[in-house]
Amino acid sequence: MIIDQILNNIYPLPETSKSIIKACISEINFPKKHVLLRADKIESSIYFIKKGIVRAYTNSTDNEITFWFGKEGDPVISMKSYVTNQKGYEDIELLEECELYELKTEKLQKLFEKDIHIANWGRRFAEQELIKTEERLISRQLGTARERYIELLENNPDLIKRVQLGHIASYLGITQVSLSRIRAEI
Amino acid sequence: MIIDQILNNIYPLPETSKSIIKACISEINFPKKHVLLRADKIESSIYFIKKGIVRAYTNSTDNEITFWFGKEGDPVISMKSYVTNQKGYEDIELLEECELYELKTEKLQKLFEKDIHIANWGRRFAEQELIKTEERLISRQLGTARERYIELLENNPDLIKRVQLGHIASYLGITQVSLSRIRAEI
DNA sequence: GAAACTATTTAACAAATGATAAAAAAAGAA
DNA sequence: TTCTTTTTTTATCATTTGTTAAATAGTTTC
Repeated sequence: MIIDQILNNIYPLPETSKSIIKACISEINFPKKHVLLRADKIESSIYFIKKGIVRAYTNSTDNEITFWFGKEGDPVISMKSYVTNQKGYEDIELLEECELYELKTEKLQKLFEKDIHIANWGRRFAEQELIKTEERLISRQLGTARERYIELLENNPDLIKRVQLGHIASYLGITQVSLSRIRAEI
Repeated sequence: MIIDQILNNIYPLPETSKSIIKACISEINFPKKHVLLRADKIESSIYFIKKGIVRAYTNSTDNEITFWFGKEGDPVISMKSYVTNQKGYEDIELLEECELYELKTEKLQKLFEKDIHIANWGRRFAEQELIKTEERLISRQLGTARERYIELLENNPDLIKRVQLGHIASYLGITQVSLSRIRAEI
């Protein structure tokens, strides 16, 4: 997905403001298995996915747990790091070779103070991520792993094709063995 | 918690901008058990809790599930409704007699377009709620119900004193019987 | 304070999920 | 291709959690 569309989907900006943001963005590619963000680092960039798929996971406990997938059009960002300037929770690993747009957060923060349209773009960006996070939380709190898997099959069939099932099981909050059982029953 | 402190904790505003927001805020009280927000309604107000405690729950399935508690200083808001202007997920019920600050979202939306400080206040508001929601999601994805209960005991002991255990169990994602078992073991 | 109601704990059994191991299938490398 | 490695499925058993029901503790109301 190209950057104009990604920016516009968040909040339509006047041309001048859009040019200002775009001037801060550069393209960068990484191979499969590259670790883009690390939990022990305060991040200085946010990324948007032009092409590819990634996962966020934590290995704070003995076995790592995947808690987010990103694909074309999605932002790759440690929200904790972006918002609070502290270390985040997650490592983010590329599951395919990826084409990314990179934006330095420091530059963006300065634009927020100067340009009301960009400030409102930043507001909408946070609001939309908030809604997505809330949806994930509620789906997790209300439904069973089986229901969430079926939901995923319906809304994100390509995710299941592109990502190995161990990561999906972890994301759903069950073991891979349990996921296999569910798949056998459906 | 008084409104000046609530507004300031989100993002310190210049006096003029703060006066503009405060002019849109009024105080309102409701008794225990009052249902402040309804899932089937598009909300026109957001609230901040001056005094009291509330819970958000859904009864989409047969048995209702509590997925959020709010107390002094917290915003009471259907984020889905606030951000997308669609129906939200939750009913929100007062668990104690509450003193609230009310702010009409329509007025706030207009201020976002006019005042860059208020736009950035709105950005910080969404960002902070995002971090809180993300924390809840991650705690739910990584830890067991027992761990989350202990976490709650440590970080929010008064919540457990002020809220009946059935709601807490539901919030933790277990049955009340299971929570009783955990409490007996600790 | 007694009666009525609500909330919490305890017990017994059933159902679901996890752990471990092994087999089968799929993907990568030589 | 063929061999090796990784991923996925299947099977068995142990553990955890849910369900139901009853007992206890705590609140509210008259």
